[in-house]
Amino acid sequence: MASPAPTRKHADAADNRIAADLLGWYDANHRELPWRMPPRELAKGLRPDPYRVWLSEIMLQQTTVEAVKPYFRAFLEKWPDVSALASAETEDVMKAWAGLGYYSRARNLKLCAETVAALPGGQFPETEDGLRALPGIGPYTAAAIASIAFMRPAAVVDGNVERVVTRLFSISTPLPEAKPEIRAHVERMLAVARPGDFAQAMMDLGATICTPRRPRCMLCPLRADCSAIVNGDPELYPVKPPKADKPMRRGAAFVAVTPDGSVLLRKRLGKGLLGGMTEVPTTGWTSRIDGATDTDSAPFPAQWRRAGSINHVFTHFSLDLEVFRADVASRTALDGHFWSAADELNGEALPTVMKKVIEAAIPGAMKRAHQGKS
DNA sequence: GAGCCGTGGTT
DNA sequence: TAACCAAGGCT
Repeated sequence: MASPAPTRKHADAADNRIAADLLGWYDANHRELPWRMPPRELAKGLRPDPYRVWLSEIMLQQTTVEAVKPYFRAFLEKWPDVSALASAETEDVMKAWAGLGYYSRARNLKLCAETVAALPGGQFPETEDGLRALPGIGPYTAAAIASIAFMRPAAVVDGNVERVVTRLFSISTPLPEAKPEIRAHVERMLAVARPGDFAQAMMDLGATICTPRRPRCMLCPLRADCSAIVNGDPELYPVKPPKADKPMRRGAAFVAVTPDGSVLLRKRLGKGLLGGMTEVPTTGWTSRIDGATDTDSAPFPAQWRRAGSINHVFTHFSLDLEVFRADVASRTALDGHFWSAADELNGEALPTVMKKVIEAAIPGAMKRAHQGKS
């Protein structure tokens, strides 16, 4: 499948003006980000490291800049290039990703690194199509890497660009139906000479000025060309269909603790929810909690005592877990499970929901483990 | 196309 | 507070 042609189409005076105004604003107001090569460095002929661009783009999928920063630094420290990441243990990658969410990204990150490292030359492909063929790289990420790392005039369309463009042109067509129209506008405005900066400028504008709510239109470099400002309320765009409400799921979690603070854990298999991550033993997450029979489904018979409850909101459901704790004498072997020492807990591939569970059963456990490591 | 897939910040 | 939503991709 060929990507849309990376050529600039039918640009008129307004398109040229928008691109120029946007780049001028970016030169003076761009954010300094750990993975970004600023315009002043690009002007000296320096070029961004494609590995860092790729790593940051994967991490930034549906994830805020502030959440990504510490993970980006940690990954770069552990695995400074694609070859190092390709050689890493998948389990170590999952541990390093723990807490960032959307864990299929971490699995695909490792797969992608292995694929790239095995290519002749061991470097990232430089075209949208070549990038798009790699695991975890879709239309947006392929365009972003092609433009930012390889100076290709690709149409980068993410949530920021959708918001900026629908406001600029008062596009009332709801998403995702409006996507082709949005892409057409971006292809016209594209600054061919500085494709990477154009893409990042659109995203910076969307993140800092053209925000989802209460946009700072008075500070916007494009306000003179913005149709939504003239026609009405920029906040009305983009138009999106209503979201389905989240159902509630319930279950029980079982935290077994030894006198020295070791905790019984197990691995989640497959590619589904939290696939490849570590968890405390739990019941299924649709089962009813039924009073005295709660602990029938515990991993082993013991004096399970209720230690509290936690709630966690996933993308498409909300979860209430009753947390039970049993204090046991020793680290008894249990098939399919393993024990993690108190000072190792924070290094495990525990998703946030499981850190909440452990914290509920052993107040301060995750914090102590963290301090013990540092 | 639509459902699945985390988490934390903002309003 | 509940809703919204962030540099999306996969099936």
